[in-house]
Amino acid sequence: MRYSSNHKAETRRRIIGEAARRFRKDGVEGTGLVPLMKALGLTHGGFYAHFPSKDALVEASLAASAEQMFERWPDPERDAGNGANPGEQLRGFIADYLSPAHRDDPGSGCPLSSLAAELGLRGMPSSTADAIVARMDARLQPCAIAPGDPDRGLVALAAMVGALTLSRAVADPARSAQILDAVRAAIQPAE
Amino acid sequence: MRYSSNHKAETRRRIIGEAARRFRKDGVEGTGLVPLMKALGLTHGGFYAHFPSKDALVEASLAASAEQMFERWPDPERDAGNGANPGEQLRGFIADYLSPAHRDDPGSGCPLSSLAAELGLRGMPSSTADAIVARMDARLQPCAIAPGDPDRGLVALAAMVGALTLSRAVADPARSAQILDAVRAAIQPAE
DNA sequence: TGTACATCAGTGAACGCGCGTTCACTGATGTAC
DNA sequence: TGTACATCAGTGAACGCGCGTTCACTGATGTAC
Repeated sequence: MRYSSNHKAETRRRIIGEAARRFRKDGVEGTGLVPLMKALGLTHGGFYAHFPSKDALVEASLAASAEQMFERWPDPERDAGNGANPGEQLRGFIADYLSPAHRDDPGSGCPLSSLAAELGLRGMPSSTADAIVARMDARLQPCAIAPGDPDRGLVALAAMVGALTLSRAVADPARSAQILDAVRAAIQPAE
Repeated sequence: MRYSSNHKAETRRRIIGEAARRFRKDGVEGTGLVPLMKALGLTHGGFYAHFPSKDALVEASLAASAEQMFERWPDPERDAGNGANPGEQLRGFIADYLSPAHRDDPGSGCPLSSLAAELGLRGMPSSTADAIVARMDARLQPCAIAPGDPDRGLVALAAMVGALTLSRAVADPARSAQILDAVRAAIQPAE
């Protein structure tokens, strides 16, 4: 079974993609390597040709999840020349982040809201988490919370991550929606 | 081995106490019943004389963690007649919640910041979580964020839970402290 | 007061299961001659 | 152009381990007679 020159890289990419989804949806501990590889049509033994350990896959998947998130939600600075309205873009970003769709589909959402708690608890803080926090902070500078505070992006991010976490944990659907709505109203910049 | 009449209730209380600590510290999946019972000087087989399943213990432990938290942080309404200063009490509550000590000792801290993410992800939302959110919301009404918004307690709670989660997940200690400080400054009422 | 029995919290072996990781092996293909 | 060999992504059995749960059993004590 010799493969084309980029075959291995392609397989590695597929493993990361599937893992990024599963880790966010089921947690790191809740994701087994056997079912993961099986879902890709591979056997689990081959995993170690791509990664030295499960933890290495966690790190790679976290970075991939972040990239996916930042591609999904456009960067106002990057798009500044395209005639895009930065305020409108930020409003859309916040509305998407705090939407029931994001709450109900952690597998393709923000890795901070789905994985940060587990990573912190398991004693494996990640510099990738630092990088995501920094980029989110920058992007959330124009938000409406804590006006004038240079750290208002961090305050907005904490409120967003907390809102998503709580909205997923409460049993009452009305309460869940109320949490998302309250935080959105508090941090979204005025139209 | 016949025991005194309240012996079983006492053992049950000890199991819940130890579990409440371990669940918050290591997560539900990360806490095994065998080591848990062993830590109490018991064998794991006896567990099922007290609880029908591990999930039942999770629910009982969550409620116990909440009680412990609310006892630890005094209730301004309850203490109103004692000459206590409600504003000062709330400031202390928020400072304690967003302290490095709370960040570094999830085992005796707020169950929302340690367990809500796992409960939401595992698809076991809990009405106990709803009850904790409601009590925190009420207690945080006088906070400084989103003034005039009737849901400002929820916004403050989301920011606090998110801040603790993120402060535990980032690798850079300075960043970790910055997140806690930023949220504390944003929601603490003025002196 | 003395004896036989019922109670039941806790014991400890066993169940099937999935986990992360290791490793000898396969076999299609590229390269060397 | 034909043959022998090296490569290496992926296979699949096996490792030891801890998990939640079950269950026949123990044995000290309270109760009934």
